[in-house]
Amino acid sequence: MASITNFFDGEKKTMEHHPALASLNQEPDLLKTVLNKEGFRFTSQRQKILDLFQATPLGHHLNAEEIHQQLLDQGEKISFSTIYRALHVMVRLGLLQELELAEGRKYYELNTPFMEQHHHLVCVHCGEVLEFEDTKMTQVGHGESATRGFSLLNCQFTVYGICPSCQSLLG
Amino acid sequence: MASITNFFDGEKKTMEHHPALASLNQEPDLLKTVLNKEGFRFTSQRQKILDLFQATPLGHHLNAEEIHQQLLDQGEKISFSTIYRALHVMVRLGLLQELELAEGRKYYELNTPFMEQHHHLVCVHCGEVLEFEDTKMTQVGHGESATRGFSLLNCQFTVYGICPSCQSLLG
DNA sequence: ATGAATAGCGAAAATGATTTTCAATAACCC
DNA sequence: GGGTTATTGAAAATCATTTTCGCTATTCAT
Ligand SMILES: [Mn+2]
Ligand SMILES: [Mn+2]
Ligand SMILES: [Zn+2]
Ligand SMILES: [Zn+2]
Repeated sequence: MASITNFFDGEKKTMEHHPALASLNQEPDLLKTVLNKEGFRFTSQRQKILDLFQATPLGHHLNAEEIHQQLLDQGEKISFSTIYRALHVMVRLGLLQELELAEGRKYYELNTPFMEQHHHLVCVHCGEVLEFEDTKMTQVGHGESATRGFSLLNCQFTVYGICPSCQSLLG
Repeated sequence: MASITNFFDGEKKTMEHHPALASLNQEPDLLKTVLNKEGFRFTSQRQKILDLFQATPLGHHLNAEEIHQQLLDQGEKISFSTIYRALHVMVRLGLLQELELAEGRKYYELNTPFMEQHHHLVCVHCGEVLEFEDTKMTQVGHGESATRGFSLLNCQFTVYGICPSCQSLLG
């Protein structure tokens, strides 16, 4: 079965804080280390995609299309197949989070430490996305999965509504 | 922009308890009333789809494919375009909830009164879905959308993990 | 370093859920 | 009943994502 959170269920990183994340900025070839540890190879394409996420403002979420376009804009040509493959690998390694915000496409952002997990408020009209934190969410997620004996991978709380400016537009 | 929760943002029912839901079973042609009130027409196809949801055990979620198959099984031929159109209309009327449980397809279930809103725990390996209730979720959803001036349509809390039996299978 | 083994790349084709098109039909309203 | 038009089914179109395949680049042992 395909999955929202990974493509190789058996060995997915759990919802812990990935030790790589803290130092991804400092260590220049940490990506190589993380990849090789799991048998993946380091490539310039993967580095460029990760760099792009690190250059993306907090609270912004990227999809494959945007990644492709932004890399084009900075003169890097890369194929969609490579982008999709890199995204899967980086989700699998716990470097990225995959999000189902709305409409038929997936969005990605740098993964954040477990206790700083955040959630999303989406305007279904204009697509604006606001982030918020609430530890009650993660507590409930932990509690429920523990109760049922599930090993927790990820919780997503998504609130859909209409933002103030769209409300006035729509009367 | 397309939307998880509806296809015609401006007039979507809000997250209140839809008055139709309580009595959908009793009133035989309540569906007609609800449809006509919004300018839609009553059709036997829409009735059959709603009937199917009412005959579906609680906690089970249907996608377009399953709806098509189940209707075929009971001798009803219906096209996918009609199924998709009916699902959109019924979400729009607040009769159904649209869910993003996992993998690239949408699931539907009868909409439930606001305060009985439930959430989902999904095994990413076998696809099993468990439901749970927690009023903290809806409170946080209300609170966040109020704070930001959003009009709330819907909240979904989805917890992804691996169920006990898949854990033992996977070692 | 060098070379063998193979993971990863790009381009193009394939997939698969959903949407759209369009002519025929059936609901609605007078 | 009859005109208007929303809805239907079948087929074609969309569109994000995945797969295929021949070629290249990374890894790792020599
Ligand atoms: Mn985010
Ligand atoms: Mn449910
Ligand atoms: Zn908006
Ligand atoms: Zn399972």
